[in-house]
Amino acid sequence: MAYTVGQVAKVAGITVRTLHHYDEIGLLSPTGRSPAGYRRYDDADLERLQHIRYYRELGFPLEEIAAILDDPASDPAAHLRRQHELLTVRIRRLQEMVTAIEFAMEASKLNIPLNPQERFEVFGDADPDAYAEEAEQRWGGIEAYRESNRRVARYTKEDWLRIKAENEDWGRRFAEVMSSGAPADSPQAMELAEEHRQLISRGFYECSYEIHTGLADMYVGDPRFTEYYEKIRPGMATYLSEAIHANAISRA
Amino acid sequence: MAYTVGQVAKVAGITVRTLHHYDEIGLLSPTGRSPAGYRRYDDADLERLQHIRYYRELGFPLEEIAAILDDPASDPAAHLRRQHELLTVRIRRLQEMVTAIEFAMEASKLNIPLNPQERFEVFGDADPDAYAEEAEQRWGGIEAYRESNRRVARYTKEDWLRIKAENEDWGRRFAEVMSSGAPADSPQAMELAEEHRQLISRGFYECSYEIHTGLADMYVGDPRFTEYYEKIRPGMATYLSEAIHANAISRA
DNA sequence: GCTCCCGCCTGCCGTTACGGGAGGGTCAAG
DNA sequence: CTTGACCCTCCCGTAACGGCAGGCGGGAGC
Repeated sequence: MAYTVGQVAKVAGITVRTLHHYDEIGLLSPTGRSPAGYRRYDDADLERLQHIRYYRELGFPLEEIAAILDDPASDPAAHLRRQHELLTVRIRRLQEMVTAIEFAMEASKLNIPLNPQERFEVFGDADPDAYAEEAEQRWGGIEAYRESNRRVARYTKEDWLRIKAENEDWGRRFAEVMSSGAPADSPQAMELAEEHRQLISRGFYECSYEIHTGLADMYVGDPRFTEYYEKIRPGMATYLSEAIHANAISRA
Repeated sequence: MAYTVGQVAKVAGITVRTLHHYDEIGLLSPTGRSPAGYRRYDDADLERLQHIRYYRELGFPLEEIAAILDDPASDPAAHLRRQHELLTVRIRRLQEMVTAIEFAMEASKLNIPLNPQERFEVFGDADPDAYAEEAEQRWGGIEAYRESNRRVARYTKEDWLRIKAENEDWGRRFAEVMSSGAPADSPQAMELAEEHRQLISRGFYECSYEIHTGLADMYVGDPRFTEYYEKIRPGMATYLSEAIHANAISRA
């Protein structure tokens, strides 16, 4: 039940230097020392470190973490509750950022300019003065970037042109279906709605039916997107939106 | 189409000082200057700043962001794709942390000790050497903490004892239902399963049916949780698990 | 008992990404 | 023509470690 700095560092995924630092500032001082002066951490220290790690991940400065953890009014269970709450809030926020990216991606694909608010609303609006954020450097910085690079791969100019061409080809065929007089929930329209979804999935990101219907709503809700489709063929924005919804329902 | 530092800072949710800093290190130099030397940002600068903000949120160091953005091989759309990918990875990770917290909470509630790996597996295992993380300080640090405090509220010792008492009372009544011979998918058992879920929701965190069935699986899968329920009454872990699943299905 | 090598110790200086002034010009409104 | 809000350029400070130097400790093998 007693651990050395190295063991603790390894299991907790931090460096020995960090543990030294926490000891220096009194955030986490090991319960005991060996005769030779070696730090000895016990299970209670580990539990404290666990809370420290979670609060750190949530962006709390060390000083504040010390204050929170040393507050006699809140027990370990209270910290877990709070961490749970803060994590879910944070997940919601990241999901909003994902939606914002999807929005920006659609705009970029259709050459629709964004105004400043739209570029940053996900950052600024949450709080009157929400500032920058930092994150871990190994994992978030290099590794995940490489990983992302492997999977997203490099798009050459030709790839990009090909995507645009596919998109235009799809537009022509969709316009044809409209002209044929088939309703938006006809098999032909739904088939092309599905193809639209798969074009996004192959070219950009995994586009679930939920995301897809979100885009559909955007096409009728945002005049700039509406205009893009209306230019291809009048009535297309609404028609496409209905086809996407019909397709999503039929596949569920 | 031209903006001053102050306007950019406001809309992007950062400080003027930060923009000065980005200019100093050459990460984001405004396209032009006014006769008096005032920085003038245009829409292209804003787009670059948008990417900077997302990459920062994802934890990239500024130097690396500069390298990524100045890489001629990747266009704006490529950045959006990468950001989308990285964000979803990150959300998945946070969701794993949420699950880990729920696990720790159950363990804490039932007085089950955790071993070191369980305390930190969510941190260490993702990458051979994943290190610490920082986040924004206003939003994540003080404000959100206050917010969390308002909602989660303070639990006194009495609250804590009351929760334990309610939990034990529930255990007794659940054991009675078992003794009555009613099957696990009987209305009585399901009713108490629902009550179990609501106890968690009131006492700890919003416990969805999905989370609840996750806990149910844990009760039969993890011997320590199994033992806890088996001690109340033999067969209770399995019986409870089935009741929870039955209840979740019937409410869906 | 001696030797290695690995792990631990305590300084101490370096770095990143800004925060926060000081001291001084600028610009539009009244 | 002043006044308040904004802008400029230094410049020093800070948080949370990274990383190394220089030096002990300890147990595994000879």
